[in-house]
Amino acid sequence: MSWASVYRWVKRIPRGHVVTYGELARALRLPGGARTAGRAMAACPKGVPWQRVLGAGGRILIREPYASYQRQLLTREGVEFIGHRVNIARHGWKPAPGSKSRPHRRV
DNA sequence: CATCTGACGACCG
DNA sequence: GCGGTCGCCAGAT
Repeated sequence: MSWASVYRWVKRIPRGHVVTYGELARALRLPGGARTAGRAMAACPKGVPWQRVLGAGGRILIREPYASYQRQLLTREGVEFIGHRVNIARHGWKPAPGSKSRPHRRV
């Protein structure tokens, strides 16, 4: 599995918006689901807005001290935190229709 | 080659 | 809200 497509996808996330590992995995149909997305992000190269990828429910999953850093980055981008979570309803991003992600065939 | 270990998430008590 | 289980898969030891 090449993570290149994952990073390209993450790069499309606009400033001030976020997505979850689960959504990322579903959007790209990653085998293994969200965990695979997590592994991809763990090897995230520079230039990828990794901070915009959060755990389900808008939770930050990585540990301190990175968690604080991620939160700071997001806050500076204008992402609103409510307690330890991001308001997904408000900042959640859905990939623009008509982009690279090919719709899989009907059932 | 056998095991352990995660930047996961849904579910349950 | 918190902690445990399970499915899942690639790397590291």
